[in-house]
Amino acid sequence: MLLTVRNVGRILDLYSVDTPERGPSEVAAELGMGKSKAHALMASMAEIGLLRRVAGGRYRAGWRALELERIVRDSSPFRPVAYAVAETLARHCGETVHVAALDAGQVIYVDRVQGSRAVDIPLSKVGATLPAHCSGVGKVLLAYLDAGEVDAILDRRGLPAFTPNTITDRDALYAELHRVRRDGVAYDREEIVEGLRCVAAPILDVDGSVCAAMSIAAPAERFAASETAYRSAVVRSARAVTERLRRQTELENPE
Amino acid sequence: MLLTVRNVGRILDLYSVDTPERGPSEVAAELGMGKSKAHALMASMAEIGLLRRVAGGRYRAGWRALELERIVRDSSPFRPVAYAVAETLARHCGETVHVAALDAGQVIYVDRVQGSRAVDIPLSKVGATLPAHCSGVGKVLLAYLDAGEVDAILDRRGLPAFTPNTITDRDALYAELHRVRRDGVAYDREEIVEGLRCVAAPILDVDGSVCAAMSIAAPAERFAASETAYRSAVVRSARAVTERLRRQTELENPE
DNA sequence: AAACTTCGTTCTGTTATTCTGGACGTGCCC
DNA sequence: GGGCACGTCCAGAATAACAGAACGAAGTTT
Repeated sequence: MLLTVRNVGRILDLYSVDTPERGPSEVAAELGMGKSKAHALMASMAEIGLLRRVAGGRYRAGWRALELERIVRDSSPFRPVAYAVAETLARHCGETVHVAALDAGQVIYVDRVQGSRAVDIPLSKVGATLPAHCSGVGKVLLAYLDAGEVDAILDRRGLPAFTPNTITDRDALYAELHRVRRDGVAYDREEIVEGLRCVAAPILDVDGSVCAAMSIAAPAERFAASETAYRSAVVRSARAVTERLRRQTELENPE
Repeated sequence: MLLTVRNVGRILDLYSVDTPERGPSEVAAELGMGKSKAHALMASMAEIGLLRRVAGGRYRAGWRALELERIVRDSSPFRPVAYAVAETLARHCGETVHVAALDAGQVIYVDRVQGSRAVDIPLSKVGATLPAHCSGVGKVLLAYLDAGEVDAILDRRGLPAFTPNTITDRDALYAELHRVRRDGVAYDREEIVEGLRCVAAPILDVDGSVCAAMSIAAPAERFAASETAYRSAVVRSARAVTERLRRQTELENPE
C-alpha cells in the first residue's frame, strides 16, 4: 500500500457533509502529521480535482466527484437492475429498501427507495458509509468474504457500538456471520439505531461472488409483525436481481 | 505537487463512462510506467475506495465517489441557488441552461436544466469535463483568472480543436478573454459542436471572485434570432445568483 | 492602535519511500 | 498442449517525500 495514497484516503475521510471545509493545520493536527506535509497533500489533491482550494487557502471536496459519480453510476452493471427491483419491493412492502456494497471495509449505501410508510433514516443516505458489523447489509457483505479479509477490516475499523445491541465482540460476530452464510439472510436487531430493525439478503454477480446486498428496514414493532414476510420478500428480490444479471450477461455474450 | 498524487490523478483521468474498467498493464502502457507501479497505485486506490477491484484483478471506479458527490452537492453554497435560478431561466427561454465551474483547469458541468425546446447536448452531462477554451462558460471562468494561471492551464491542456471555429491560437484566446472581462459575457460560436452556440455570464462568490458560470445553449439559428435577449437574460440570471448568495451570507452572519 | 497569535505557504537537507526490472502463478488463445 | 498475456509479488537502486523552521498576511487581543 502506497503511503502517499493512504494519506490521500485519510484526508478524504475527514470530509463530510457537516465538515465540508478544512485547512492544512487542522488536517495536520487531526492526522498527526506536519503542517507542510498536510499542505503538500492537499494542494496536490486540489490539482487533480479531488479537493478544491477556496478563499483563505482552505480546501473543500472537489468537483471531480461529480464526474466520478457519473462513471460509477453508468458503469455498474447491477445498479439499474437492483434499483428497479428495490422500487417494486418498496412499493410492495411500504418500507425503506436499501441497496448497499462494500467499499474499503465499510458499507456504502448505493441506492435507497422509501416506501409509503417509510420513516426517514438519516444514517442511510445514498453515498453514506457505515461500519459493516452493525447492519443487515453489512453482515451479508462480510459473511461471504474470506476470514482473513474480515479480520483485516475489523483490525482497521474496530467494532464501535451504536446501541446496547451492537455486536462488539469478534467471536460473537463470527458466529453471526456463520449463521448468515447458513441461512442466506442477515438481521439488524436495533444494532445501529434503537427502534430500527432490518433483514438483508445477498446479490450475486455473474461469477457467483457477492457484489451487493439488499435490505428492508422498518420500525421495530412493524418489523416484528411482518418479519417472516419481509424475510422472504427480500430474499426473493435479491435473487431476482441475481437472476436478471445472469440473463442480461447471457444476452450480451451469447454462447 | 506530490508525484504519487499526480499519478493517482492520471489514473482517474483514464476512467470514463465508455471505459469504466482497466487493468494494471493497460494503465501502465497508456501512462508510460512499469506494470508493478501501476499495480501498486491501483491496489492502493482500491483500498481507499477511489477504485474497486473486480473479477480478474481489473479495476473500476470506486463507490466512494457516491459519498464524495453527496458532500460536494450538499456543501456547495452556490449550487442550490444557481440551480433554482437556472430552472427559471430554462423555463423562460426554453433552451438548455448550464452551470459550470473550473476543476483542475477544465470546465466541469455542475448542473444542467433542459428547457422545453432544448436539444440534447451529450457533451455537457452533469459531471462531464471539457477543455475551457472552447465553451462560453469556460471562457468566463478563464477570463477572471490571473494570466499566469491561464498559461499554466494551457500548457497542461493545450488548445485542441473540435470544430473549424475552435480558438487554437493563444494570442487569439487572450484577446477573447480580454473582451470577456470588458463585456461581462462570453460566447461560444460553434467552437465545440457545429450548429451549437451559447452565451455565458459569471457568478460571483461573496468575496467577489468568480466561482461559477451560467450559460444558455441553443441551435445556431434559434440563437441568432434571440441573441440579444439570451445575452441579457443570462447576465441577469447570473447576477441574480450572485445577489442571492450575498444576501444569504448576510442572513447567516448578521453584522 | 499596536503587539500577538494563528494560518497558509515556501524552503532545504535528511530520511524513508517509491520505482525498476525480474520472476511466479494463472487463465486464455492459438 | 504450448505459448502468450495478464495480475501479482519481491529485492535492490534511485528518488521523492518529510520535518522543521521561517515568512507574509489576517484576525484577535490588549
